[in-house]
Amino acid sequence: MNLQTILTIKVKQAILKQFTIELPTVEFQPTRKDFEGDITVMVFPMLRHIKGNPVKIGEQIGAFLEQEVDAVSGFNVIQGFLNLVISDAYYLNFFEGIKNDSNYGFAIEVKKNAVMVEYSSPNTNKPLHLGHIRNNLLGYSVAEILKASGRKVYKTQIINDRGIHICKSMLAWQRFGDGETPESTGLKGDKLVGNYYVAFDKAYKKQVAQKVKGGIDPKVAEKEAPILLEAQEMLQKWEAGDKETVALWKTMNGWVYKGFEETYKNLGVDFDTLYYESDTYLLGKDVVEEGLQKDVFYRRDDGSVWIDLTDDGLDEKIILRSDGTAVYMTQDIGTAIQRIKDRPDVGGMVYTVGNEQDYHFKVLFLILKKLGYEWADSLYHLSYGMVDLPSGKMKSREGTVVDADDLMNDMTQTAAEISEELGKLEGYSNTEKRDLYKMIGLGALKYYILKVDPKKRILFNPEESVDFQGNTGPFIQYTYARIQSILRKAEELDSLGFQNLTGMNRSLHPKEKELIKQLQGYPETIQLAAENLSPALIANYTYDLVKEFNSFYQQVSILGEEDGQKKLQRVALSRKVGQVIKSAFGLLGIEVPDRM
RNA sequence: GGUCCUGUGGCGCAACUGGAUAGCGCAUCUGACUACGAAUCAGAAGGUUACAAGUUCGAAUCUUGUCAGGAUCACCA
Repeated sequence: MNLQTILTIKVKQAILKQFTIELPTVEFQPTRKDFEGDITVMVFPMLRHIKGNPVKIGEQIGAFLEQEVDAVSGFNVIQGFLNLVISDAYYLNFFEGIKNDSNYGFAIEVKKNAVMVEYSSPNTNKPLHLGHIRNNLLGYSVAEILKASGRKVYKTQIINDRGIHICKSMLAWQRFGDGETPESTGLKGDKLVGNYYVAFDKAYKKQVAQKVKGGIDPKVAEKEAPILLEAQEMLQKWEAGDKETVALWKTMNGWVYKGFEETYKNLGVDFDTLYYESDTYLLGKDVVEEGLQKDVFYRRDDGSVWIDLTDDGLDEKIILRSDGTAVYMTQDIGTAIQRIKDRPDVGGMVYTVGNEQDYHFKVLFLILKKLGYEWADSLYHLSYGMVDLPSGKMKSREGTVVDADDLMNDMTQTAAEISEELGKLEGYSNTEKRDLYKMIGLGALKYYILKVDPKKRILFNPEESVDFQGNTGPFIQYTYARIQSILRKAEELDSLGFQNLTGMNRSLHPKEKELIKQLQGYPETIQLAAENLSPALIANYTYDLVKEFNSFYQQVSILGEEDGQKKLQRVALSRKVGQVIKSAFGLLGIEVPDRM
């Protein structure tokens, strides 16, 4: 039983005994640094149930706790705050308990329902960019956090491999490609295909401009540009299964997949199951019938099918076009149901999709609920803000994007420059160095993105490189490396036999106590991060821990400590902090180095 | 126009979900490498939490209104 649970029981007892009143809840918070104590009991909320002076009540509770709970070694009351001093022995004992727990912080019990986390889900007509990076990092991290919190997780993505967008690239390649392949050009497949997407847009704009010049209304011109009509024709041919079209489609998608694979590998993300839109785009049509029967949907005179959500504060939404073809919503309904069929243990889903689709998901979830699927209550839209550039939105067609591969390379390059300058890597081979630079560069990038609340939009300025100092990934990696350095030295000492010391009846340095308190918060931070689908909470926690450790490191001698017992415990504490850093960063998808 | 999200020192972010004197990093200024790694640490300066009312013992957090930025409201995806 953890301390807070014990204290809750005891506080309730105290109140029951002294006021014969049953308190429903007791609120705690860590004692602020400016006051003496470790844990604070909030007295104010109790005043709703007990009449009296908060200071007096606090003192009565405090006295009772000091008497009854071993861990409480003192208290003071300031206004409505009862600050409890917790004994060093308690913290030492707590630390002994977690010291050798290599899985510390992770939930032991696995919860019943698995959860499917969808992220990435790119279109296959262009390379991944910074926006996808945010999506990927968030999705991957949330999946890892959910696992740590005790959920079974399936990572998935739906690859948008069909549609007008890929046809545009295909057409442009046919037209201007001259038989180019990734092999012949040395270009990454996704880049090559992306170039033709841009080429299409250029040709298209030219045609539109010409038409407008010839006196045609711009809106009409946009719809009637020959090249666009051809692309639409191509899409129809694809849907009809035209051999040649499908073959080209397969080839070009194949190039893209190979390119994506490389990017994902570099980024360090992975998936358990893949869905392809070309397999799922027809799903959901049969559900329309079901919805009509249940009177959730209705049919209009022209044959189109709708749902009326005005009673829920939304509007009317189309489910099926009058020509009987599906819209995006139809697919999403069908795909969601399909996923549950494929994985019956799944009880919920997380969709990592930008906030521009907030409304779409609101509607989707509501529809599934109205259709009567009980898992509809466990669907979450992990909505995140756009990554914008100082110049505005990123647009692939206009080439104003920060390319994912380029960015990762730049980050690695910057890390290399800084490392070379500091020159601490004697004895490292070139490959070791390269791996390390990548680890640090990506650490900086990932932390930079993940430490921000997902909801907020990010303004990314490529001119100002991501920091490597202060509240950054490399700062935390550095601390980890430093700890490893201590441990290497401690090992040498181990051989002298000092590890046989035992006993823990000693006082803690205030910095040690703070560190243990910080460590204590890891499991609940994981749970909180899982509930809120927020890697930012893990990032912030890790930063606080590391800051605390660096302060400890500065003020307290570890290997220089003469008392063998203390030295041993400080080494153990450092090791534990290192483990938690590694574990927490693992949840963010960031690696940590032994040296840097 | 309707709906949703965001607004915290110059800049970038926190604040344990309603608690104490709003924390941290960059940038600026001051100190600390013959100390376990200075990608570090210690300190200074910098705030009417966009604005205004309200709710209560207590508001950055909840309510309402205003302002600013963003998103969204297609038989597009």
